[in-house]
Amino acid sequence: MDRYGEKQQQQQQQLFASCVDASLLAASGAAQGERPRARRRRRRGARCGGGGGGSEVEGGDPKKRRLSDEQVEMLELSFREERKLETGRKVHLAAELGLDPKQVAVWFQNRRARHKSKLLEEEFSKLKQAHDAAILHKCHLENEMLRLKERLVVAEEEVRRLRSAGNHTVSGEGGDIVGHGGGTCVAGSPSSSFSTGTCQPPGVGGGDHLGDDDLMYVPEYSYADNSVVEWFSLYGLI
DNA sequence: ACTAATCTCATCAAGCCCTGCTTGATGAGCCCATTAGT
Repeated sequence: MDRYGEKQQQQQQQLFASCVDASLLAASGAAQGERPRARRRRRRGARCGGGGGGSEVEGGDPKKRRLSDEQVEMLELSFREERKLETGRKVHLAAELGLDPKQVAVWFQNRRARHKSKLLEEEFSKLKQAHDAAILHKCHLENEMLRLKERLVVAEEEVRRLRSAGNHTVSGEGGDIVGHGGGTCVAGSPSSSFSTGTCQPPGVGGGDHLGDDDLMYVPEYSYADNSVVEWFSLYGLI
C-alpha cells in the first residue's frame, strides 16, 4: 500500500509541476515531457446498452442515467467518510441506493479524480498569488533601492562639494567656505542627482576616492520606473 | 507466479441548456498500472 501511495504522490507532484510549468511558462502545449503513458483510444462506437459490461440501465434504456439527488448525497457522505471503496462497502452502498456496484465504483473513481484536480487548482491559485505578491514585493524593493541610490548620489555630491570648499579654504583664500561656483562639479543642482553622469569632476579634487563606478549606477537605473510600470501591467497588477 | 479486483488517467458523450459545463461511463496501463488473495 505504501509503495502505491508513494507512486500516487509522485504522479500528483508531476501533474502539479506540469500544471505550474504549463501555466507559468505558457509554453505552447509542449510542456516538457510528454505523458509517460502512450495510449488512448480515440472514438468509442455509438453508445449502445450492454456494451462493455456496463450497468444495465433500468428498463433497458440505453441512455445515460443521471443519479438522483438522494443517491448523490449518500455517495457524497460515504466519500467524505472514506475515499477508497472496499468491496463490502461498495456492495452495501449499491444495494442501499439501488445501483449496480459497478456504478458505485465508477462514481467513486470519478469523484476521486475530480476532487484531486480541484485540489490542484486551489493549490495552483495559491502559488500564483504568492508569486504575484513576490513580484510586487520585488518591485517595491527595487523602487526603494532607486531612492536610496538617488540619496547616495546627492550625498556624494555634497561630500565632493564640501571637500572642494575645504580645499579652497585651506589654500588660504579666506572666508568663502561655501565656495560659490568654485568647483567644477557644483554647477549641477543638488536636486538633479541624475545629472551627475554628465557632470563628472575631472578628478582633480585630490583624494577623490569615489570611484567612477559609483556614478555609473545612475544611467543604469534611470529607466527603472518605467520598467516597474511595465512589470505591473505585465502581471495584471494594475 | 497467477489472477481478479481495483486504481489512475485521459477521454468520450449524454444531458442540460445555449455553448460550454457537468457527470456517468469506458479503455489502457509499455522498466507491460498496483494490490491482494491463492
